[in-house]
Amino acid sequence: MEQEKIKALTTFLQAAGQRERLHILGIVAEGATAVPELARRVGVKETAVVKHINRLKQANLVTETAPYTYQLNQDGLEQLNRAVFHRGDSNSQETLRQRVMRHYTDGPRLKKLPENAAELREVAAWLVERFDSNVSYPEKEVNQRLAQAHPDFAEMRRLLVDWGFMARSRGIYQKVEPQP
Amino acid sequence: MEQEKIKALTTFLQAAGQRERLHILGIVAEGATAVPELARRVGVKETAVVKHINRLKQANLVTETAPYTYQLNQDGLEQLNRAVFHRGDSNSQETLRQRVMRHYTDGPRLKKLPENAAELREVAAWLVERFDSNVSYPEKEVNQRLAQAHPDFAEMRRLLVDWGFMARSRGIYQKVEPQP
DNA sequence: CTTCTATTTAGATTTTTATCTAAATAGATT
DNA sequence: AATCTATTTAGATAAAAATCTAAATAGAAG
Repeated sequence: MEQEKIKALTTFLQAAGQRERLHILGIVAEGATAVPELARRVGVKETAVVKHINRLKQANLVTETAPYTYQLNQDGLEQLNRAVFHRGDSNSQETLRQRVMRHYTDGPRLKKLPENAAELREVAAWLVERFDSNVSYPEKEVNQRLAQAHPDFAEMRRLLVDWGFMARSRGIYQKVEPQP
Repeated sequence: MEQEKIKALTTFLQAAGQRERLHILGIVAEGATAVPELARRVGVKETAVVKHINRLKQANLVTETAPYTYQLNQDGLEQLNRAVFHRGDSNSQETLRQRVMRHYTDGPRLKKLPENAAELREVAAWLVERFDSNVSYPEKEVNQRLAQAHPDFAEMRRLLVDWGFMARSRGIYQKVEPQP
């Protein structure tokens, strides 16, 4: 068990411990980004970016949110943090979010939809991370992005609208900013 | 400036990002440890330990507190933390300890003694880290360990006793446990 | 269905890293 | 001073990783 934590930690450290990858992390932390843009901003060939991304994925640091575009995996980071810094058994104060992530998701994929309302809301909050603010998405693109998580994109799309995470107007969708 | 932070971060991540070095860090975090013991507990040759230690030193993760023995460099860790996570200029709440470290020390070396009492006390608190609890040190060994920091070991030894960090009894010194 | 473009995979080359053996250095002991 | 022991440095070898070129794959557009 302890061995697993150490492995997770070294994988993380090695993945993050390089100028280019750190740069990539910095960029994807600000929002989902595609490979060519990463290559341009970091200043390396696209093939190199792909290799870096793969390592970062292995380390649970990024996920593919839309086709060919990657984003910082905050849930994975959260998991790592818990695994490494908090004792595994006692005083583990798991949040609803964390429990839902653990039960219903597998990296970027949604294993199945929960039934309970509070849990559905968490899933919706998680799904909406695949979209940027102040961008208009045609329904087709919304479907596409959601399909990355689960085949039943229509159900997930409805979920996002029902819980107020996205707004639809004349077939165009926009992310609704959460109230702070 | 930003570049420096990135370099410090990658150096740190790479240094920590390996099973053996992580193991070494875990051991020296519990107390000063010599090379042969590290080699034994980690299960590699001593020469390999030396190389690992050198990388850890470069990354400011360990310091040589007594001859041939190493310890986790908590001040360096603190510095790294500040450099990476806190904005360099504004809202930087530097503690007395941090300021004294920055002014009067250079890694494991003491550049010169402060004049002010509060600062002297911090230096003494820093020096006493080179000693373990419940161990009796003859004066000669105390001098030896302190000489790693500065040639004037007698002055530093007096400082430790004056400020109640070490107790002397018949030429034998012992670390005094700080009151929590 | 075919072409076009974007992205990923494979293979080869160069660089970096880890580990070993053997030699050098530094302190302690006699 | 000379030897003895503990530790570090050098040099060599092997393993891992980074980056490139070129080929393969997948989706979109015509």
